[in-house]
Amino acid sequence: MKLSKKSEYGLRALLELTLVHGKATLQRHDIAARQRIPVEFLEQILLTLKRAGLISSRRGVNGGYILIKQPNEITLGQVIRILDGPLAPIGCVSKTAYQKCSDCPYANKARCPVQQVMGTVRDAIAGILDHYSLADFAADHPKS
Amino acid sequence: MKLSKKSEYGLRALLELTLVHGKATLQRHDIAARQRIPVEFLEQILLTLKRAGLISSRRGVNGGYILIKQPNEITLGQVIRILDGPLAPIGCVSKTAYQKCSDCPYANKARCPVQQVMGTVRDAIAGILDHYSLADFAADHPKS
DNA sequence: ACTGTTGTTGATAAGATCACTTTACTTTAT
DNA sequence: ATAAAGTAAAGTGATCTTATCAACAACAGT
Repeated sequence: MKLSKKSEYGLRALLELTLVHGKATLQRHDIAARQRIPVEFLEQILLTLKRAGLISSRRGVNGGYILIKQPNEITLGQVIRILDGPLAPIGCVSKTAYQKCSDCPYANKARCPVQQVMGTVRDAIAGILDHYSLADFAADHPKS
Repeated sequence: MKLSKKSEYGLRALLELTLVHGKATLQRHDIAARQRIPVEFLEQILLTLKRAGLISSRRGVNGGYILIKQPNEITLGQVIRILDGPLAPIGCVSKTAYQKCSDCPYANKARCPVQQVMGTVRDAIAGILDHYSLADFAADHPKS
């Protein structure tokens, strides 16, 4: 039930971008320094987030990264799904990326006890992470 | 946020043992066949559960495995912690196996926004899995 | 005591994932 | 033109997952 470093770093990076949203751009090494993330790994993460349409970048002198959505439009759930895949503990209870468990001895979905519990766990996790936006996230942040 | 196969198989195996609890013992190949688990992997899992004191085994002809606790005394949370480690998404919010994040830029725990959200996620997951016992689990099972 | 069944242990290994690192290329402002 | 900055792909070592295999130990029933 672990969150990967990738997602954690991604969330921290987006937090920094949210804090300067509308005011400035941030370069990768700024983000890396403020959140103590290895720069090269961060690059990979930012690239993924860019492909997903959450941020955009500008090259050259005075370049950097910016959010291209409003902070209250991006939920932590979305970010984690982009970086880590589905929130569900097992594939057969994922709503965004369902896949049936080939080896499950219960032909009918409703009959599998594991699936039932994990379904409620999924709903609990998604209920929190899909209703928590970057804006909420930044609001929890101590003022520098 | 994934549950490992190990935990999933472990839960399925314990489910079978719960279904025959007080009535019979089950041999490893019985459990493996009923839940379609590779026998050798299952053995490893059963051994871990045995060391943790949830089950015991008997050798020789007519041997097998049995639960040595009452099904309502074993929660799914306990089982997953034994097989997969802490339920918390990140180490710094685990209550059973806390470890501080060395690289976190926020010296004070209360100030880290990631930690705050993940703390609520942990509580939600634990709230479900620590209040759901093998007995509840078996009650959801379709009668053969 | 023997025999067959079962449990225990340890070694091994393919494959995936994680957390980066390296290298090379492209774009932009001046 | 050039230096600063971002883009992109490939590679790497460590660890984890998911097993598989073989050898050995223990036990029950005859």
